[in-house]
Amino acid sequence: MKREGLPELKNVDGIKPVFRFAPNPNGPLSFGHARGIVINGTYAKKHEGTLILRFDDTDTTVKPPSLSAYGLIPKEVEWLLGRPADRIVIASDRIPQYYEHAEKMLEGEFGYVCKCSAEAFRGFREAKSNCPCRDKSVEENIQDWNKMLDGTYKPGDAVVRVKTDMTLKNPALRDWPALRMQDTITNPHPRPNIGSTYKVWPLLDFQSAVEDHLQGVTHIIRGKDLMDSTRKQTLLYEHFGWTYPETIYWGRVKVHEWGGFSTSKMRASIENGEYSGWDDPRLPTIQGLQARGIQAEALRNFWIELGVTQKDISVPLATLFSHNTKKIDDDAPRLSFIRNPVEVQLTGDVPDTVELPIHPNHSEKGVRTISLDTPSIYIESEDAHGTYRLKEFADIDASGNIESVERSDKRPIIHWTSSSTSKDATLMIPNQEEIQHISGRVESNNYSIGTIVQLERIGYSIITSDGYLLMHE
RNA sequence: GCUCGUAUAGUGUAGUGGCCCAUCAUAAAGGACUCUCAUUCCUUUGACCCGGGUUCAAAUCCCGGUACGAGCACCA
Repeated sequence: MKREGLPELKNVDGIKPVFRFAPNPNGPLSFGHARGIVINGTYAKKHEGTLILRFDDTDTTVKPPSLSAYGLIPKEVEWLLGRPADRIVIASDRIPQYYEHAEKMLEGEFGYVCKCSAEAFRGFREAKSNCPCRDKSVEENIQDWNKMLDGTYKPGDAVVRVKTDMTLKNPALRDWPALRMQDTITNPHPRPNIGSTYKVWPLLDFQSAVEDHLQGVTHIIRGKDLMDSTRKQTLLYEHFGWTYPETIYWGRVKVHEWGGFSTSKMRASIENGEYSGWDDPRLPTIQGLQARGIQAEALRNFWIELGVTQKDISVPLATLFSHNTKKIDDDAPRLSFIRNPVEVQLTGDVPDTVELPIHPNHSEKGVRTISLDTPSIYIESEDAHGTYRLKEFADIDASGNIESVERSDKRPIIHWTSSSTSKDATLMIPNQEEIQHISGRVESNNYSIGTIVQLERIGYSIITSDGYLLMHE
């Protein structure tokens, strides 16, 4: 039995499931983020549940948030899903709630303030031995906690740890850190209302775990690199007496043509001028894909088809393109683009105009009229040898003489346009390294910027202010 | 090193013990349709990592090996 769409979810009977997509708002969303949005969003829709968009913006130094992303990301999510996220949660707005739970942890004696250095603690972790801070009384812990809050301690001096078990088989789980201090005077949080307000900040595993519970998240679908996070967080949930959400993982996806782009790598390349911006069509960002004419629905179908296996996979761009072609072909008007044009003077019985269909499968879309008031046409230099047939027009001999309007033999059919019904234009082909510019003549048209057309015998293309950007064949 | 995870055609994916000499998509090749190298349709090629075990029966369960990936951050 072939399963249609995404696999069935566990534990959805009789409930309205709650999903979340939680990016770090340190830049625009990338192709990879789209997976999280599509999968979580599709499940939410299917089960009439809720999709939370959560900004995990709790690091101000290593991965500082970018202010513009807070406005941009919800729009990107909406574009991709065709509907906005049901709820937006910003972690940096929720610091008091995290503090409250940190205090409960201290009071409940399943957390402690650790004043060991990171290196020192690594030693304890490797040796499976308790750090001396572990046995402090609740009062001492609360005292130290307050010294974190009031800045008596400085970043690096103290962290709050979750008491798990230092002899746990998996070293990653041993008394993991939940909150640490950040110098928000030197590195203020970019959101003006947060700025330097807080010195103590939760780490992802703590913030995410607490917030998932607070928001009633029922299903977490995320990368398998976060498997140990699940285990850490489950330990915390046990302390709090909560039930951990159903969790599903996916493996890493690489697109053969793109390799490994990261947000920070892209930022650097944009800043040094290698790319024009986040919307450069060569970049694997949502904006880049949009600029390249990739339809939201094609992207959704692409991710749904890949599913949620834990395999690390590498897919060719052709897979995405084939989904896109299915979406755009019926609507894409046909147009002639003549690369490296060669002018040919027609002789013989030249009509005033020639009519070509706008779309071969949709005659109701009408015709385009090519004027031959001057008997001059353009064909591609590559086609300019021997006899050929001008598509939808006439058989021509090597000198430009019209031999027959009817198709008389099997000579090659080529696309063409007339001198008077065409204008100079540029075809841009986004290769990995550079955008190749090819100058030529395009058939005159009134399509607006952003229209997706099919350049006959070349491929699908989106009209930009600079010319015709080739999307794919 | 320790821990965790994954292994089905070129690339993805279905398959949770007999319906599987293994599904679908994509890619490739061929063909039909078509005045596009497009769209649509048809056909072909092509896979259960290796070795043991359990069972009447294994892609599916168990053990070992191998390969690949991830975590072991006061990043997310």
